[in-house]
Amino acid sequence: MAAAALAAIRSPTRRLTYAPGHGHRYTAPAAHDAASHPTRATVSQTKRMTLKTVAARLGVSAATVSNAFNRPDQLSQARREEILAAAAALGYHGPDSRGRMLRTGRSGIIAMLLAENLFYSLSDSVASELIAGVAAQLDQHGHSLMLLPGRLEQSGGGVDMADGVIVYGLHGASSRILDLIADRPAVAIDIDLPGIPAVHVDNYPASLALARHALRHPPQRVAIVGLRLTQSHVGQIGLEALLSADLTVTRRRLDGIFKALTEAAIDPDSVALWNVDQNTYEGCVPVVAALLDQPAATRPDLLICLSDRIALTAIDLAERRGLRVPEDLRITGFDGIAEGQRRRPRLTTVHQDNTAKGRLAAAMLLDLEPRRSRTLDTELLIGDSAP
Amino acid sequence: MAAAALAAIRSPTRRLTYAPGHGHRYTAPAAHDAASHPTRATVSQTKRMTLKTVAARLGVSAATVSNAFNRPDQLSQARREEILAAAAALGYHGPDSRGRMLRTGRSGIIAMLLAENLFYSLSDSVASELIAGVAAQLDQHGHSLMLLPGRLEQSGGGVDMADGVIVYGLHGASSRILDLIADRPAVAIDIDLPGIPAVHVDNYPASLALARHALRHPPQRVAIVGLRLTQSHVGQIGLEALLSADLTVTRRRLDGIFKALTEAAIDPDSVALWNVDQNTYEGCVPVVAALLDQPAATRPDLLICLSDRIALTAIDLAERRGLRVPEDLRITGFDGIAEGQRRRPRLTTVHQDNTAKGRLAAAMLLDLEPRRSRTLDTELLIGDSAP
DNA sequence: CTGTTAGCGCATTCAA
DNA sequence: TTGAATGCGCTAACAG
Repeated sequence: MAAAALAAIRSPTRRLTYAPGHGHRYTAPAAHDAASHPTRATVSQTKRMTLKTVAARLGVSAATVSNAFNRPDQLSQARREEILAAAAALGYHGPDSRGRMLRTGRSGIIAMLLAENLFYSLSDSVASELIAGVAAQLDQHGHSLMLLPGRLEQSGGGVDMADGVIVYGLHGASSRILDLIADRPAVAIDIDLPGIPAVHVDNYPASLALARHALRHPPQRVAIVGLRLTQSHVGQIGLEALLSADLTVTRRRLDGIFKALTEAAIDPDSVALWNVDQNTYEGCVPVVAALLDQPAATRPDLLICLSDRIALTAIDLAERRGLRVPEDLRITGFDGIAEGQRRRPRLTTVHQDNTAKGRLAAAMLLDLEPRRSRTLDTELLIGDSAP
Repeated sequence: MAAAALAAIRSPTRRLTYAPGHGHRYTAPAAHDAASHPTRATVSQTKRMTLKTVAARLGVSAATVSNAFNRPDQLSQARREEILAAAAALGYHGPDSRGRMLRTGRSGIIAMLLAENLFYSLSDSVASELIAGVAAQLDQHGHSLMLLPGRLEQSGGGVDMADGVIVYGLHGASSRILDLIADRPAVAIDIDLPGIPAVHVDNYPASLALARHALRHPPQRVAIVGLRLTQSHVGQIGLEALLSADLTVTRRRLDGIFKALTEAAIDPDSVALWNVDQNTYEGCVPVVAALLDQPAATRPDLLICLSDRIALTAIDLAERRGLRVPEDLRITGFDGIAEGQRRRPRLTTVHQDNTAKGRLAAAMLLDLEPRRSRTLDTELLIGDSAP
């Protein structure tokens, strides 16, 4: 098995492009061209249908049509059905959200203000699970979800349409954030904002427990790979470069690990500290590769990664190099993302229930939970990567 | 290595909950309680700040304030700065989107109408990559993304606020969808809607090429695991249960496989056909487990999965059972999701660039691309799971 | 360069 | 039970 596996591991992926090599291919325009289809409305729509035009056509007042849609009790059953039927026939499908929103002040939208741009946030497993958690709660209550990137331009991107805002993670200009969400219900996740209730996880004790477990099997050489422990430098770093603990969650994880190291009589100064600035496979590869490509004499035999993505990248690259996990290299992660638990070797990590975090934050905004700060529990998952 | 690996594989995950066992823990309310903080506005906000109130306070007209924010050229530089400064001091942070939207008719929002509920869509790798692709395009153009679940209630969830709509995948009530997106730019993905341009992938030739590759190494017994090939039945199914090809994309993939089987002189009737109804790890486990737990004499040695998620689940469960991939069991997927290419054994699959699909659809709505139907290329990825 | 006017589409008074 | 009037916050057209 070992030989075959190694051979397979080393073979590069062959890529065979199917079909036309010349970029994207157009289908015959006629097949799907919008212009080639007749209008779908029953009546030809010369003018945009509105509550008022419908009312005019029916010879009733706008208020009555509005009531037909929103307040059945203000109207005779017969009249209501008559109006609804006529409206449908005219191609009017209900009051426009824009006008309704301006009038009522509510939109049914919950906005999520993400730390990064949307693409990164949706690609990152942790942020993604968090968003899914928020979505799960909104699903149940008929609310819509608006996603906003951290760097929003002057206009604010429409935060002010939202009935409530969830702020996730570290933001550059937090005073600007505060302005945007002023006088609007808000809940923060993984970040403290003055006057805003927050959903947190206790990173310090969780990583302390994890590191204690990892160190029960005494390592020869320890290396730590952190995420955004320092400003913009990628690769090996020194202790002096660390950002302060209130700026990044992984910094608090690091403190727990240092504590465990000290307990185990290992000088934190002696462990190699590496930094990654993007929690993506592509972002982790160069750092992890540099780390693993050291001569065996200096290469670590315990790799403490401050996120699961880093740890999973490490497992992949280690396997590619014929290093056995955990025999040659023990690896731990942090986050407990699903991907790490669905593959062999299963990741040893701390699970923080991101879906629950998102769900709770959304529940607070929907007034299903008291709007108070909370700290959720974590769970130590002992997998195969560091048994 | 083999023995140790197997031992590790079979050991269940141990779970140690860190800290308080009794559910969620509250932090001291004082620390984050909104009420305990003073208002942030410089001036006490008795009334909600609006363009008009700002104008009144400054003794200018509302239009001038509006121009200060939106049309710098309509105003002296000095006046503009004076107004902007005063507005900021008053705690007014720019025109409200709701009023602006009603007035201008544009919102800067692109809505994505998803086939499933939001939680499922965000958890599914394929949908997730698609959403990320849309987001990537919107990121670059300062638009916001609104996510809407397939089953939206009467109100429409706010589609009518969007400047454009992307419809993804099969929807239950497509006539309702058409009503919702009437007289509003729309692009469909993986589905044909009358009068709406669509972004597609050619599933048939792609799966044909994939199956041809898989069959070059003659199998003893083939099994196919499909996704939603039939209505609501999970497990082994017969050919007669198949839905028609225009209802589900995996059905077209199946046709390509049947073609390849026929070419290889294998009777499609003789291959076992299994069905999964949720493209999630949890959804795939029972079906794949049942399939793998057959006696060795009937267990397949080639497993053609109609999605990567199914294939990845199969790899995981096979490894847990000590089956070697690809020696004992060759496995192919479909989709080419990132997770399948970042682990050993790398998945043999067809890559469809979901991010590009999403990006293209969004580009069409933003008028960066002609709004015409297109079919994107696919790429055969030959990994280690079926070399 | 600045102010005035007039709605955008709707829901909510209040009167009939 | 229905209708007329009002304004939510804003911007485009025009007048000054």
